[in-house]
Amino acid sequence: MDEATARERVVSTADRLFYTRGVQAVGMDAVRTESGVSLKRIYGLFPSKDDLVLAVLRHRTERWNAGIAGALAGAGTPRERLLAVFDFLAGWFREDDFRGCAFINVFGELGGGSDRVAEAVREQKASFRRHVAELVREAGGPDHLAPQLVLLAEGAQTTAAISGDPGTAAHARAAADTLIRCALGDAGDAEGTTEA
Amino acid sequence: MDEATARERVVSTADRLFYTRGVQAVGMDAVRTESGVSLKRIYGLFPSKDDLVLAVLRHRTERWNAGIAGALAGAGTPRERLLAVFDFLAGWFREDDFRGCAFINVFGELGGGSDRVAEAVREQKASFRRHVAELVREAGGPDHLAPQLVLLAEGAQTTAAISGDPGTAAHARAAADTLIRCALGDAGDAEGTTEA
DNA sequence: TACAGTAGAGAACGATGGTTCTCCATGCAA
DNA sequence: TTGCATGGAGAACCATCGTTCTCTACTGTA
Repeated sequence: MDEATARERVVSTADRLFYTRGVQAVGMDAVRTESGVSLKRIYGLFPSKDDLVLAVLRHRTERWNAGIAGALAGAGTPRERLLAVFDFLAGWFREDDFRGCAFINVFGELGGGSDRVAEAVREQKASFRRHVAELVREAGGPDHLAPQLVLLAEGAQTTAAISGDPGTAAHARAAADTLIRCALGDAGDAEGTTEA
Repeated sequence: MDEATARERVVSTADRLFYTRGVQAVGMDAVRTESGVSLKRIYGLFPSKDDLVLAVLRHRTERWNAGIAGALAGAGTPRERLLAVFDFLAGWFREDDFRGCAFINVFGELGGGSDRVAEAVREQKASFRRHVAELVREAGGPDHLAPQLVLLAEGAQTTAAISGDPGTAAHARAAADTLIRCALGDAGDAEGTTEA
């Protein structure tokens, strides 16, 4: 088997298992069994479980970025692009295996014990904050709007995970719409969104 | 040692250790050593580690409820009482050992493996939602406002934990203020809060 | 066929976990 | 003093974990 293939199989298997059951609840043996890659090879590719966790987080970051990019691609105006973030969340929350934000979960589980993991999570969240700030600038919104929208997105992820209610995304979207309308100072023409 | 005293010592010790390092990273031996209560006695009080975790969550719920009640006690108008929730968060985020919401952390770590823990976390979050809904009703706000404010509070907790920035609470408060003013339909007289 | 090198299966190893058990000191009733 | 119940300290037990090692099968080459 190709090295790149083996790497990809291990990472995507570990991603699924870690996300579903938690990192510490999944042994390397389970990763081997489900990926079909031998322990020897896994440890050749990743020096330790911690490194595998970091690789999984990188993998998640790429999928997250691609998902967001895809959601934004269909949106026209800057304001629609901001709201598209919440539509993306809505679709994600409805997936069968949705179990909250992997970064938040991993941070809660390992953040106190592994500086590298904590740093990776921090960087992913900071990157999302920068992205939203950029979207806000494009929409002509004030600087304080971006962190507020980010809080809604983060809160929606944990609340949807714990309550199991995908409708959480709609609450977040409605709140975001209100904040955006207030910040942009107009009454909000577009696309039939009122409070829900 | 009194049974109630032993129980209290074990729970508060486990609470501190679990919160700081994560549940699975703390052995029962550490709980014994730091609480000064023997393993035999601990297992007499709590049949398993899972039961201890549940007791810790109950303990956290009581402290959370007391903290919120204390914060609300100093607030006058219903609108101030809503915003007082975010002032309470601000104080909490500034504590040295703040590491996010214990319920969210535990849910991420054990929610997939222990139904009882998942249920306890769900119940705590549902209880908070009901409380905020009650405050919104007292303020004369519409039903949809409460879940929006809850999302801000939840998002603030995870964001403050990961970023380490206590100022997160101010963003949440400002957003909440905006949502409240929009929902109540007036321009917002009170207590010098503008966007931040 | 003989050989070298690679990789997989899975045993082995040392550490640690949750839980239970043994043994001993203490205090109190008779 | 004797006997007995209580509870503490910590060893013991069994499972599991992350990691490494051994042995074997296989591949390609001369």
